[in-house]
Amino acid sequence: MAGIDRTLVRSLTLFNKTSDADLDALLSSAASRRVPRGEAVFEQGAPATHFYLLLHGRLKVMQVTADGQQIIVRVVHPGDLFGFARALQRIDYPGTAIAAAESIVLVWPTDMWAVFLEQNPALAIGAMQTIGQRLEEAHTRIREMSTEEVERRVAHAVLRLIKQAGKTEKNGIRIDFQISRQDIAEMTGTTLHTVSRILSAWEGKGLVEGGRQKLLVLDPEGLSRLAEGYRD
Amino acid sequence: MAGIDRTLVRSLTLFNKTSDADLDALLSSAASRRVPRGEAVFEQGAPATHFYLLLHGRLKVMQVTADGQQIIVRVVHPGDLFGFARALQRIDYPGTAIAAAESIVLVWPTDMWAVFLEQNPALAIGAMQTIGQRLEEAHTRIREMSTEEVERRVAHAVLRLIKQAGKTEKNGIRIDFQISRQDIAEMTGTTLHTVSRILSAWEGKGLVEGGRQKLLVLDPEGLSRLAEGYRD
DNA sequence: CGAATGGTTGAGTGTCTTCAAACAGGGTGG
DNA sequence: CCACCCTGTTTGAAGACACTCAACCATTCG
Repeated sequence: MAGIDRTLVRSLTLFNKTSDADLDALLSSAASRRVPRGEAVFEQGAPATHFYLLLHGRLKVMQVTADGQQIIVRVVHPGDLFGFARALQRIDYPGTAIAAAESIVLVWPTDMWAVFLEQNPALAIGAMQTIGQRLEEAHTRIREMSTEEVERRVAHAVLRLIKQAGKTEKNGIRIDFQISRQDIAEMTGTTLHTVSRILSAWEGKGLVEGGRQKLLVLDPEGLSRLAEGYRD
Repeated sequence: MAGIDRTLVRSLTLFNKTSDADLDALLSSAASRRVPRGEAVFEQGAPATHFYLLLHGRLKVMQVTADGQQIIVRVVHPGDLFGFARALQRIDYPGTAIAAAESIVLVWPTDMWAVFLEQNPALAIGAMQTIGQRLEEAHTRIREMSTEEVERRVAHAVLRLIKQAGKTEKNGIRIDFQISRQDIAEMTGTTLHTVSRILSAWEGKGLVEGGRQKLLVLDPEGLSRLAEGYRD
């Protein structure tokens, strides 16, 4: 499909070993799609017909349990591959990907996955590193949920967010997409009430500045100390 | 290295698309190593010089947090790849792999990883599926830790164990390696005390039969119901 | 301007952890 | 072969952390 910005894609670490020719081949079979805020790219349980690359914006991947509880499995940042369910012999998507901000994604049919990897071993290694990192993030999260109490988990989650989606402002670092207390709760395995209380307390200490679906971190250092378990 | 059982390796799903010639090449650069119960294959933080395949036995991969708390990241079963830290540009092992039973592992130098994948795209896809499955398991565990209370998490963990390491006996299904309450606690993010109480209660209901580092599941059905959240 | 969504805060409660003590079994050395 | 020790397990009691329930407030959007 025409009109895809090659220089933007070129700059992604995933493709830093891919030749220009190979990259053109990849892009030629991709489509790009604009996703408005709040809309789903794909839904949990739907057949995995495509896989995706986020070019611009921000997505939340959510899962709903049998009894209706929601959790956020991960946040997708620009440059991330996502929705590659078929890469592991799944026929459906294990979660729902929702745009937390207006987003642009590249789309390929799932059949292309195996083709690309076989034709392009460097990409296979890159993709594997990507998945491997994701695995390690998941283990980190498991460790945190096993050993840390809620306040530290929330601190870690917020630190991760400003690292991956932080925009420096005059007073501190802003999370550059709309995120609710409910979202943070679903990322840390707690309730929005507890998150609200924690953020209020932090605001009182001058660590952060809240707002409706907004969060500005004033003192990342202090938050780090909290995350590492220093009592007060 | 001579003396590695090719038919055993051949039967692993990981290699079901690998040609005999390629498989021989792989095995020719591997060494096999016997690991007695309680001994570590590699230690957390040590340079990732090798990657491994478990042929026989059972391993626990553990992580220790900064403040000394332990968790079990996963259990390694025969046929599983493990310790492939370098596959994701890590230079050290993120955890410690300890033999929960006398084990036999195949060992390769990490340099071989990239070589194998580039020479053998089918293997790359197989390896990626392996890692992908692991990622999904991790997400499942995160979901359970976020939304389920301890008893259900323990039930899920035990069900997973009998599925992956269950040996049918006359009265039920036995977990076929030594596992302590502490281990189960570290797999589910709770304390050995709570696990002990839960297992005692289950024993009272005739669901399981305990013992020192032993566990026999008498009623998998009943356990499943518990895991799915049916109150009593 | 009103409805809807998101956020705050209080009170009460329950699950699980922590602290503590005692017990069981398996292996080892005398 | 038995006593002892070490490790793993059981169980009780107290307390804390975070959840649930509930009510109210604030902000945004149609």
